[in-house]
Amino acid sequence: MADKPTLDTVFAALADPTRRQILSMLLEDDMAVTDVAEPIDMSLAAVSKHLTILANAGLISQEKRGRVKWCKLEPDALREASVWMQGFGQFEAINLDAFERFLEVELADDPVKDPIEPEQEAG
Amino acid sequence: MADKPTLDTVFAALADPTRRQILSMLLEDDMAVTDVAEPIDMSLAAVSKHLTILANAGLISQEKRGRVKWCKLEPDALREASVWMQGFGQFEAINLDAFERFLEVELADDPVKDPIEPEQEAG
DNA sequence: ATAAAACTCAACCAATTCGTTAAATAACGC
DNA sequence: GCGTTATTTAACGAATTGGTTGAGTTTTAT
Repeated sequence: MADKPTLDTVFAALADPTRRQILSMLLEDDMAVTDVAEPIDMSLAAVSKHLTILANAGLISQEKRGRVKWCKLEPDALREASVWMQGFGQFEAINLDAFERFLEVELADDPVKDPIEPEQEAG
Repeated sequence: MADKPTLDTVFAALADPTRRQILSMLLEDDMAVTDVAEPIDMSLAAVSKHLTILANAGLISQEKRGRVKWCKLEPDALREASVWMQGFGQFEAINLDAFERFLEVELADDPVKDPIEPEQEAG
């Protein structure tokens, strides 16, 4: 667990086609690393690295049972990024100033957090 | 125009905080390159490169009038990537929920920071 | 105990990214 | 034309990325 998920790491993770392919595969079911790697024309080590990147971005979780590491899609990180993006797509029609304030609040400290959760700032 | 917008280029463009900052700035209004660069602690050349990357991703357009190049937000590319993300499903409802709550708070007549109830078990 | 399976780690390489500064280009304004 | 403003291009460097192979480690099977 190197870094905690940020918009940086989430979008960077999504920028690679192999990693998006992996996410699509995991949409169907949880998979072992080896099974993820099987249809990908790349060394197992490379796929393992991609999975680590996806995990650091919070887009998947990995649970080791026995010698098998199971990979599971975690849509929460995607949701955060989606909120950010849909704002740009839809807000022009509504209120740009409001959306800017929204962004300031959401992105004030980069780590991905629940976008709904109110800031708990007892001052 | 180097390459045409792809999911690769869009997500890669979004992965940089400076570029997201630029997009936020362009929400307010179209801007000249120099004006985009002004609040960014970085050389003009670097900002110019960021704008090129955003343009190649289709996230902004640039129109040169005289010696000034105007930068304009293009939400369509974002929408396309957003559609891809929605393919991952479940988060969409929650996303819209977050959006709704945001609208309630931000666009209320009196934008008081109401403590939002600690919800949300999507079940 | 030994071998195989399921990974990860380390070392390496090529290509790309993100920034710099300095020079080049293009359009004003006089 | 000459200097200034607006912006890109070129050359460079440090850091990161995305892949490789080969050697671990841990768990399972015989």
